[in-house]
Amino acid sequence: MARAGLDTHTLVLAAAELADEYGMEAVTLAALAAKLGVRSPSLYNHINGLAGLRTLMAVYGLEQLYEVISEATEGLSGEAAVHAMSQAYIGFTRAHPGLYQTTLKAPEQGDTALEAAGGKILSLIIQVISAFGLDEEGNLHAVRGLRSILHGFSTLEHQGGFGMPLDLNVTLTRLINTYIAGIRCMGSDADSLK
Amino acid sequence: MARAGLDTHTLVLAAAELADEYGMEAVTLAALAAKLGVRSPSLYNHINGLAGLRTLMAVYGLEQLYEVISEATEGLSGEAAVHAMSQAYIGFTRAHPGLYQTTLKAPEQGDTALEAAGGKILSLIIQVISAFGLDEEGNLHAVRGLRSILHGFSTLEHQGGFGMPLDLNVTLTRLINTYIAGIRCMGSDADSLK
DNA sequence: CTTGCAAAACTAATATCATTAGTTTATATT
DNA sequence: AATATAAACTAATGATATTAGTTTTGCAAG
Repeated sequence: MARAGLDTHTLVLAAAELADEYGMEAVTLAALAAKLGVRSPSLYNHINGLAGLRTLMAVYGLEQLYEVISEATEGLSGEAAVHAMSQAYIGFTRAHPGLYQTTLKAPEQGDTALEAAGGKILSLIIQVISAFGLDEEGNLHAVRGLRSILHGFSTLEHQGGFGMPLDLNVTLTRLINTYIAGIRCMGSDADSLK
Repeated sequence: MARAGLDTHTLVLAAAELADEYGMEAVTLAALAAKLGVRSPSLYNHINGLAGLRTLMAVYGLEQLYEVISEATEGLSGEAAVHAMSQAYIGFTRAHPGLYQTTLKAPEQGDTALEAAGGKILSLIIQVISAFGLDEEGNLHAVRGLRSILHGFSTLEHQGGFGMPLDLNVTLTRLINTYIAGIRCMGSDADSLK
């Protein structure tokens, strides 16, 4: 029984590969153990069961997502930053559909690592959005809007929800353009129901 | 062994209740059988296993969603219709989070019932969006955009992804207003990257 | 009213999971 | 070199879905 030399991070990386290649439903401890050449119970030396693994994957996914979008927006601001961030975000969800899915896990009460990873992304989006000159509350609403757009687009794209034969990149670019134009045109009376 | 008198629709309804009350991960054949007072294998007389049940739930969910949004938009058009549809859509996801989740299942090749149910919703949204005077392709992109917004918002709302203490209904109204304003302001040059 | 049949329920069995308990052994530390 | 810690293991349990085969119900045809 030669030691396999596993550690937590190795497990998370291997699980992320499984998730991206075969989908999250294929991420079982049995499959992960097989991939790593050990027996399932051995994994418990490094992770807190399947639930713990999923949380670690979520944190890892958020960190990776942050890396990608922060690098993409470096040195940019305004519209260019929003577009760059959006492209990077969707690029990530395309490259890592399984890992991205884990990041949507609702954080348990007091899960500081997960909250921190999510918070960094939130701060970055706020910073990008704040270039449009809304008030503080307006910024927060606009950030929620952008996140909704990006998450919604990626989900529908990934599960083939867009049946129509129409270029998806064009849809994304138009969607972001439209949203930015809306922010610009509405100014501060965004609440009014017309 | 008195006959329970089950049928497919009863199973789907009961499964939807489980999904909405306890989440989709709680929808197991074991739990469903217990709720209905039979043994798990008995369910196979009415459904094609768990996978078949999920497909039926997806179709049922899409039909319910269509009912809700088509009723909400009846007699309305333009902005009012978009807002009414959005409110109805989000109202449905709030009232039936579990059932809504099943509707996101990627349709298998040749799953005509699921495709039909999705198609009706798509047609309705296209009809509402077409009031804004875009060309045919523009309409389709705009529909994708609205669906992204609504799905993204509902997902993030449901799993608590909006950490900030800010009224969610305000966010939704502003988001829709912003999107509509964007469509109005951009007109047909939505593709341009600046 | 009886007979028979199809369908709906059942029991029993299998395979796959996750998880826990307890054991062995490799590696690092003293 | 001795020991302790931790990483791997085996064995066992309980939940799940699913299949095969059996019983029985309820209806329908004679």
